[in-house]
Amino acid sequence: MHVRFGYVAMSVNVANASPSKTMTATQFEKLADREAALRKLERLAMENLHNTLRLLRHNRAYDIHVFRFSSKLVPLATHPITEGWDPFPRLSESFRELGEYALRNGMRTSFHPDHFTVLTTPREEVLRVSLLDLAHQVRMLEAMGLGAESKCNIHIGGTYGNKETALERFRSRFVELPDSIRNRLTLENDDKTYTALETLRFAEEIGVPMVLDLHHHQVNPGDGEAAAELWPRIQATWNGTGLPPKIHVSSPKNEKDIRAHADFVEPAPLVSFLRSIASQTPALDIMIEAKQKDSALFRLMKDLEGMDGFRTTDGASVEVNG
DNA sequence: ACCTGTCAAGTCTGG
DNA sequence: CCAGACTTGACAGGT
Repeated sequence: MHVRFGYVAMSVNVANASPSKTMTATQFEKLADREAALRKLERLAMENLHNTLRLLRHNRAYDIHVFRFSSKLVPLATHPITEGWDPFPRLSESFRELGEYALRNGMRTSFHPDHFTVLTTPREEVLRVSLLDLAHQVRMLEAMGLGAESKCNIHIGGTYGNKETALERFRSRFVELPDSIRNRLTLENDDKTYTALETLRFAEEIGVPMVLDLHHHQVNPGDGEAAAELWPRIQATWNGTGLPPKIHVSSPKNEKDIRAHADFVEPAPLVSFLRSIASQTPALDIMIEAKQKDSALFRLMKDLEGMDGFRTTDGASVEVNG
């Protein structure tokens, strides 16, 4: 099994390379000249895109082929305060350059809209802005020239006292989505509400790939099905996408705060999971969600080096014996 | 240079 | 019906 590792949005090793620089709505409002304020937002966005390109160059240098873009590349993009603003014309060259670099170097990229994006919500206004946000993220991927292999990964959402009616709302909204958005979605089990099994069943039903988060499964295991038991079905949700399945990996911050992410990744649980699925899984991509970002990735690679059945193939991937 | 409170956004719980 | 917790990087405004 060939396993590639990646990390989320920003590096702790590349200095001054934030991809999420922003301006508060209050500051935006204070500027008397709205056009000048919008130009300032565009300059911030351009910096974010430039810094993201620097991160991709860093990734290439360290053989990292899996990466999640910051969801805040364009500040205040869908905020009501910027209503009527279209940032894309002035950013098209920066977006294009970024996507071209990712494509040329065989990088798997994605977005993960924040937890404000909820398709189960009973509130019309929340749904409206959720769809707006999804559309914005898809438009960024399109501006980068990236195809449907670049996904937008979301959680199912809340329950509002009744999981079945919540899922019903998700279903009816899902089928109404434009193809351009629907084809990009993946579903991830969360740490409180929808377990891995529930997410899997729903992903199978509506026909989207599922991203398994091992840490979420650990803190929200449902009836305790082992991740490895669910794996064949989870893997099957990726059939026909042309992509290896993807999982998220992180470790609890401490015993008291088990949901929060630790600085680094504890290798043991991951190693045992990988060993148990290696024989049935040709390829896998792993997103590391740790506070120390790419440093956590580098440390994990060191930890895996020389482990029984593991062979490091480059700076950010390993071969695991089945 | 460094510190602290605040920030667009949702949901859930408890009062 | 409302306040607070959850969570997070970065701003804003202060020393």
